[in-house]
Formats: sequence, C-alpha cells, structure tokens
Amino acid sequence: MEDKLAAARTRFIATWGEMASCWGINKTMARVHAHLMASEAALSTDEIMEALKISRGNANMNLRALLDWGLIRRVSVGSERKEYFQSEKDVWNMCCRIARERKKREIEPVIGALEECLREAGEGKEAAVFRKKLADLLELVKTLDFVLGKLAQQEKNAVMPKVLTLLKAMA
Amino acid sequence: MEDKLAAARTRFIATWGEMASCWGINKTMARVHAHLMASEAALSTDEIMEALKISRGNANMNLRALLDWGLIRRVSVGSERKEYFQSEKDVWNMCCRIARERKKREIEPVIGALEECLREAGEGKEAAVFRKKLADLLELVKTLDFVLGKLAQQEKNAVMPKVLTLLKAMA
DNA sequence: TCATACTTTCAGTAAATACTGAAAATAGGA
DNA sequence: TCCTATTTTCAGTATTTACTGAAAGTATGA
Repeated sequence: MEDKLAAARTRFIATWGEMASCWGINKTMARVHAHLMASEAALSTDEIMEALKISRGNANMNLRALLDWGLIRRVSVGSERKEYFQSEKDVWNMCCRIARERKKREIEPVIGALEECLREAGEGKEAAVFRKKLADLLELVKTLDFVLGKLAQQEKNAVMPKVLTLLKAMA
Repeated sequence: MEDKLAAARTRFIATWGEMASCWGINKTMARVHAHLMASEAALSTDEIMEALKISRGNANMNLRALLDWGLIRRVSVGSERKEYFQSEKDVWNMCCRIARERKKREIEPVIGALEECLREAGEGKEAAVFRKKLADLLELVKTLDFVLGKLAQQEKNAVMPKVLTLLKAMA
C-alpha cells in the first residue's frame, strides 16, 4: 500500500517535470514544485535534496525560482532556524500566478519587440505585406496578453470561471 | 529604406525565435517559420539556408517539423522539381494549428498520466491529500484541454472570437 | 563577539539539445 | 532503364543549458 503511494508520487513528479520541459520550464524546478504539491507538510531544502537526489545548489536555485514565480512560500516550523517550503494550496491560484508571470516575462516583451519591428519597417510599398503580417500577429499576441491578464487578476474578480462555464454551454 | 526593412525582418525573426524558446519550441524552427511569414513568396530550402545561415540538414529537419505542425505547406513553383514552402497566411488559423498540436502532443498525455497516478495512488487514508491534489490538477489540466480543443475547432465554428469579445465586454 | 547552523554563490563540469555536412536514398525525366 | 537534381538521414560535433559541491556569506543566539 505504502509503496504504491510512493510510486504514484514518483510518477507524478516525473510527469510534472516532463510537462514543464515541453513548455520551456526547467524540469527540476517543476519536479521540486511537484514534490511540494504532493506533500502535505512543509519541507526543508535537505528533505528536497534527499527526495529528488539533487545538490544543495540546485535545490536552492530552483526553490528561489519557485518563490519568484509565487508558486511556493517560505514557512517557519516551530522555533527552528531552518527554512521550510510549501506550495500554494489552491491550484487555481497557482494557475493565476503562472499566467501573471508568463504575461510579464514573455508576452509583454514580445509585444514591445513586434511594435518596434513595425516602426522600423517603415512606410515603403515594399514593406506593406510585411507590415500587415506584423499587425496581424501583434493583434493575436495582444489577445493572448489580454486573456492572461484576465487570468492573472483572478483572485480579485471571478470572471474566468464564468467565461469557462459559458464556453462549455456553447459547446 | 530597403535596408531598414531588412533590419526589421531580421529583428522579427530573432524576436520570434526568442519567444519560441521560452515556450519550449526549437528556436531555429521558429526562425524558419518567421522567415516564411515575413516573405510574400514561397521559398526553397536553399533560400532559407542562405538567409538564416543554417545547414541543409537543419533546414530540412525544421521545415519537416513545421509541416507536421501544419504551420507551413509545400507549394510547387512552375515546372520546377524543387520544393518551395510558404506559411499559413492567416494568423488565426496558425494559432488554431498550434493549439491542436499542443493539445494532442502535450496536454492529452499529461491527462492520461495524471489519471494513472490517481489510479496507482490507491484508496488508503495516507493517500487522501495526495489524491485530492491530483484531482484538482486534473480538473485544471482538463479545462486547459477543453479550451485548446475549442480553439482547435476554430475553423469550423467561430465560438472563440465571440467569447473573447464577451470577455472584453466584462472587463 | 564568537561559534554555529544555515543559505547563497559560482567556477568548473556534466548532460541535454541542436547543428553540420557528407553519404545514402529517392524521384522524375530522357 | 540510368542519370541527375533534390531530399533525407545520421554519426560526429558544437552549443546551450543545467548541475555540483565547496567556499563564501549571513543571521541567530549564547
């Protein structure tokens, strides 16, 4: 019984890691995240190093990255000096955090760069088709940005679940 | 004037490549895609090799991958035997293709794996918290799957733009 | 203030990923 | 059929990305 549970946890950690690398996220960061998600208790750096067989430097780096993304938080346990970590409990909040960060780090810079391309391309007749394509892409990327923005605000207003319900109703 | 346009194209190709690597897509594949998007005419493998300074093997591999993703198509030019390529013209269709492929390649397998974890975890009391977390994640991933599915169908029904309009109205 | 328990950094190294280029395969056309 | 233009493959190599572990840095409390 117990070993089946352990096997399921291990599989979950591996699955989450594989998924992450498909989406441009460091695999170990995702495995640390998964390990914290799968654990009810807050865990120390040493416990994570041990469980995932990674070095102190690696554990520290990825824990810090997860803190930056707002996916885990530091907690203190009793009067210990050692830091413990636990994951955001609510998966919907987790999703909002990811949306917020990816919007800020990856979408907004692309919008800026595409606008710069559009400016740089100039007004010439030769450029017209290229400008059109850029404008279309910009519109698409801005739409994605808008949707991620809505998701990111999620904790404040609950628009997104309503939209999803509606989308399902329209199926 | 002309060199400004060339500079803008180059910047666009680089931007698209950077964005892609953030999202787990090969940078060169995205640069080839961008080069084709920025070109009105269909291009041959040799033209792409020359423009992006990449080898024949690399060009071939990435063109084939773009064909697999449905983002470009082969076209024949005159009576030439050589293959030419051009990108999907409509950026919204392009987005649908990407949604369809990522759903199929990356989301559906994760759903399967999470369901397997859930089965494997067993019924034990010890497992309850873990099972709850898995179930929550599964629901979230299935929602994403559902939305990508809607996007993927886009060519058939125009639900998605309506939903986006609605979402903007609710802002 | 010093000792200690813990965290962070980073130069060196390992692992994963992407690329090259030449050889092999293929597909028309004569 | 054979010739040749073109595409595909893949072993070897380069590049990028991630990881290690020991040393340096920091905070706490005795």
